[in-house]
Amino acid sequence: MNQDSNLLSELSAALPGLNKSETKVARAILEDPEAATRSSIAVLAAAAGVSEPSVNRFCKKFGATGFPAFKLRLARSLVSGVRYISRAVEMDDDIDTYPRKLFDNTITALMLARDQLPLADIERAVDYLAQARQIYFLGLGTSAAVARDAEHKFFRFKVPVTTCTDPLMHRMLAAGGSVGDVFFFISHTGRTETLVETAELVRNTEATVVSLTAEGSPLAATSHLSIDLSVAENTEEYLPMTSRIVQLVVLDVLATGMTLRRGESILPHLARIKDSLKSTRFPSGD
Amino acid sequence: MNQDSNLLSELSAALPGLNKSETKVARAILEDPEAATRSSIAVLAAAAGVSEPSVNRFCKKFGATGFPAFKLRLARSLVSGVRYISRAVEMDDDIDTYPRKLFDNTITALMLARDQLPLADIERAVDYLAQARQIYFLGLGTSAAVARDAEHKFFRFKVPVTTCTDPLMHRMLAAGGSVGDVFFFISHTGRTETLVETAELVRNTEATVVSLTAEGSPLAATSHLSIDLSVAENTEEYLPMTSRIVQLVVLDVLATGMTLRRGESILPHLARIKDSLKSTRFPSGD
DNA sequence: CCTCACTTTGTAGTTTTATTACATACAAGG
DNA sequence: CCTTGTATGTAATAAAACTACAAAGTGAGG
Repeated sequence: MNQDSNLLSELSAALPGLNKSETKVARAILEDPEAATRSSIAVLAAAAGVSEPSVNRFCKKFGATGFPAFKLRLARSLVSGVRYISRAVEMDDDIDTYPRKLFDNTITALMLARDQLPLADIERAVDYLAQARQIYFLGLGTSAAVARDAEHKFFRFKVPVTTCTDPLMHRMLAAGGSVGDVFFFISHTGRTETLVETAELVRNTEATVVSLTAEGSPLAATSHLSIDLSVAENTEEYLPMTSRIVQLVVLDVLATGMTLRRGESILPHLARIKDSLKSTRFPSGD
Repeated sequence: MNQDSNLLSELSAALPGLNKSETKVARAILEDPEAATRSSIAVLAAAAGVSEPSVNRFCKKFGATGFPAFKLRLARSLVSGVRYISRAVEMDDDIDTYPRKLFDNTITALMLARDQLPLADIERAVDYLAQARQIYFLGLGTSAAVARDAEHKFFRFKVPVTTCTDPLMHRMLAAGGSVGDVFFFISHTGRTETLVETAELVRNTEATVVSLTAEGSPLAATSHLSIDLSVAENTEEYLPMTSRIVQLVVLDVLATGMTLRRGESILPHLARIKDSLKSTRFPSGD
């Protein structure tokens, strides 16, 4: 999609169409790209067995203004190669290792999600939420905590918000859906039977079904609008981790979209809500 | 500190300890890191309003052999595409802008937190949790959702876990604390009066108080052990966002630490819990 | 199989860029 | 007010990259 699509694969793809000295240069770079980024043009030329201008011409051929610019691109694609490798925690990891891995995996998941965010769907979801007379956030298990968090955000917009983690309550709420109600389902898999059934119940009413779930899942199919996330939860992990974080940030996005939709006028209201907590706290220095 | 950790966060972390010209250089780089990678040392020096050798010294200070090497490192840190200067959402941002800002802010907060994680305290917290006979996760407001999430993780370790969001219940639970009970408090500010009072009640018992909160807060002071986070929630934001994400990931770290402490033997148990959900779901392709 | 046109590659010189050595200015402590 | 050490800039030097040009190679037409 963008210009930093891997330079290394571009090089090896172009390899057959290159002439003698260009091939030598490409080989030298592909052999040890890491070293190439550290080398001067003279060193790389020597390693490839060609002259310096040959290396320079090579760089220009691949769209760089010169050798230094080429090295910069190379350095970038080296990182992006490692970028998507999420490293699983091993049983013998120590305290210096596993916290870092967990943070890195989460960060990577957020970057991936950010780059493939379904912006159009998000905008439509904001439309629905902004016009809602009542919002229900429904989720089970880990997603229940996400739903609870969403409730804590959206009630600030003067909209009645209900969260509920009891599947029987879900059904009763669903059955009572009417025009202006938005049922917002949260599910990583989108395959939880009771949740999908609840969504179907809602579809029999006048209410709207929006969901934050996996692409192509039964829940997505049952919804008026689905915000598709394809966060690969590392299958070796036994604890749900990254998926809910992405869900939470998407809900932040929706809440922010809602704020922007409401315009400046909502800001004093939000400020009042924030201030209302002051008296419950010990005074702080700042 | 760490060499492959984001150079940009390293720069802004070091910012307070830098002298005049170094600060100018750091600012110039942070202002537009992308441009910095394209500039020659002369251009950057001019942009920062310092001499070329000052820029060079700056680069060496941050572990590079010289300016070109520094640019290379900078380019690598930029790959993530995260604008380090966390940009607040403006009222006239459109759909192409604000979701990205929110994701970037969250990612930045996680990177910062990762680089200043109090590992020793985390390890001690794992000790406490691993030995607990009963764990209570207590939080109010946004942190209530975090507590709920923690409950969903820790019950898997065959430890009785209780979450509760009612301050009166908190007090009653606190009063009944005994040896082997761990009260885990979650609070972004660490200044919520009722929470601090509950923690004090616990301190009158034999139970242990652990908290995940702000450094130097009353709650931290009341705890046997405090995991200090200093996540600067953007003050212009009216919705709590990044702080709870960091809290959640730290809880992931604690849960993982617990898994590792328990050793291989816990894995089949975790797998069984995961499998127990299978029958509640529509079958999937994978 | 030679020659001409064209492409590829290298050499040497030029320019740009980065680094080093040194000098001056500035600040803190006596 | 001087001394000592640090911070910063100037100017010279060294390194790296680039350009122009020349030589060597390649291949098609005669």
